[in-house]
Amino acid sequence: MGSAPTYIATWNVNSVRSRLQQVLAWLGVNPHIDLLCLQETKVADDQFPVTAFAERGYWVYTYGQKAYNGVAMVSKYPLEDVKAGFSAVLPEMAQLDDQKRLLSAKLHGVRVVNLYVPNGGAIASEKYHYKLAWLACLTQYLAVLRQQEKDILLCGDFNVALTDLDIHDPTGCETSIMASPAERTALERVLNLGFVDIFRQQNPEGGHYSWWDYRGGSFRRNLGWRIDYHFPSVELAQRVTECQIDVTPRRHPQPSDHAPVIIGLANLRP
DNA sequence: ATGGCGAGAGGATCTCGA
Repeated sequence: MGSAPTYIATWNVNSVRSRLQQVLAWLGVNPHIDLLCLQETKVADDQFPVTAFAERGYWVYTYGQKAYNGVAMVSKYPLEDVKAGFSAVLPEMAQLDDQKRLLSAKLHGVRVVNLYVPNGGAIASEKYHYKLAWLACLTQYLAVLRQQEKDILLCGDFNVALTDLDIHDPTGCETSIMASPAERTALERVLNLGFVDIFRQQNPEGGHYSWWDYRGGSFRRNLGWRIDYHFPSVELAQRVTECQIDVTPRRHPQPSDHAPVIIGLANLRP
């Protein structure tokens, strides 16, 4: 009876131009992916390789800048109600849009929020405080969206390992960037608005990661962190058919240091 | 305590990421 699930992926590609052939190849072997949310595109919008995707039938939505940051959405279908940056919802937060890290749009009735949370540098540094302020602003942003829409998918590179299970070796991680208590609390406040860590719900055991340092053979030894997530709203979580990390591209030569994460959503509006 | 690897900018060797 029901139509096929809608498949949405999130992938920090660490430069879309450097990774272009790998991203196209991955879409080629994963033709079921309806929407791919990209982070760290590292390119201004007028330099984004739109044609390469358009030639393959995808619509492309970009929100980027030169050299740093940048997010984009690559979709089989036209997206609706595209909102770029915090200021589309919170005009008073326009200063946090200097760094292009947030792009949201609707597909098949679902509001997809694609984000790239700041790295944070060192604990207590200026960048660290920027990260916490950014996450606090995200909480405000989502509180507004939550009043407007029930079916929201929050996805991207969050640069926070929610629990010790998300780190290959959590020893001393409370003083480490991406795992400090303040970062975890800031992300928990987001989830407490009514979002679900669906991958962890389906995989209560550790050992599953989405990022591995380029250095020291981390991937070969599976010394990773899980920092890339799909967080469906509690209402949408009922319709999740699967959530998987695809480590295949991380094995390729010159890979991104992140792996894509895929979610399936059943019974969406066509 | 530090660097380790990789990308971008710019044209040698920085900054940044996580």
